[in-house]
Amino acid sequence: MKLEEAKRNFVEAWGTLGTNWGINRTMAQIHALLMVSEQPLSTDEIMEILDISRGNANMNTRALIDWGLAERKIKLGERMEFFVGEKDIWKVAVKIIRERRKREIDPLRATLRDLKMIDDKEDKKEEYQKFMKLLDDIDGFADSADKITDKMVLADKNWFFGTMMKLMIK
Amino acid sequence: MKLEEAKRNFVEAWGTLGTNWGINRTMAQIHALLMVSEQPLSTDEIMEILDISRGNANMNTRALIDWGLAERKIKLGERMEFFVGEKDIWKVAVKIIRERRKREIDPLRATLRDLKMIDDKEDKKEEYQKFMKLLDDIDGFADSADKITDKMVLADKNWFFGTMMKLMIK
DNA sequence: ATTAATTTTCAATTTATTTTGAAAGTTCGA
DNA sequence: TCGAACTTTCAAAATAAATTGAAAATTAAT
Repeated sequence: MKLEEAKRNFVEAWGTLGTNWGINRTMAQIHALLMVSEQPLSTDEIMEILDISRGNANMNTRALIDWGLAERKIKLGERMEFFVGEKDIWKVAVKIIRERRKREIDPLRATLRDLKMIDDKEDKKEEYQKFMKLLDDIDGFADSADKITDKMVLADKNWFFGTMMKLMIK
Repeated sequence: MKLEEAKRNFVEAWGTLGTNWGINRTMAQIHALLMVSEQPLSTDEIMEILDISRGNANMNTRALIDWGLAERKIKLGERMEFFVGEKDIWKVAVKIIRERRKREIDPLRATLRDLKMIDDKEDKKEEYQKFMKLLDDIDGFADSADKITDKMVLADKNWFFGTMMKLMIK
């Protein structure tokens, strides 16, 4: 396999993975493309390489910027914008975790809190308590997950996968 | 809010969360419904409560069974099948992790391994090395994630969120 | 063996998501 | 200030995913 071919396959594979993680295929592919590019790429280059429309390219580069997975790079003397991808896979993971938490876990926990406002405690005592326990368990689990990911978001990669992993895995 | 209302809201919220995690809405809703049910439920009851078709109910109860998130329960003297949901949120998390790993992470890692079979090492030496490093980084990250989730899959809930969390969070 | 009860399948439909592309908007140099 | 270069928007079209429902298959009682 040649390098260029391998890169193409990588872009495809990353796109497929993205789909499974709530990131649309194009967004993941652009990100992969930016990860394997030596140079910043323009919208036109992205359109050309991935064979997608301008609208699509524009929407998804902006989504990547929102997520912190890419940034704009202005080249002196060039009018056009160029894009650079975050290449540190640790940072990529941290940004995805942060974004998903904001969009999914936080709202879930808010919902759980609302659900605890049940006012027929006296009726169906046992059933009520079981449901309450389920809500508490879920919230407790989410809380632990939050704490782990907090650590990850704040920690340095080497600390996390060095020191901490040793504690865990040993 | 009344208990029944809270349960309905919970089923909805769980359904929404599911969508974000690659589990379709109905599957997540059935699972939520089984979690909050005191009794095993029949396909007809699930259809009735969630207002879905028989085909849909059947497909998704079976999917839940495949994932290990529900099981069939035969009632003596009853012809119909009933379903019981896994209610231990720790076990639920472990089963989802295991299933997603099987379907997504394992294939990705296999792809990464294939991509390493590049035969133009000599050309474009530096570019080749950078790409190789990216693949290694991703694989290393996936490996660490695997190890953490292995621990989770094997560990006891209390150990994991007791002992281990203390080590991590402190 | 018959048939009534129940489960499974799957083509057709519905719903949700993504993509296109052209028009509108913006920016900047001359 | 004009206009070319470039970016953004968004309604319509295309694609993908979930759902229906009725027919086929299976199961179990008589």
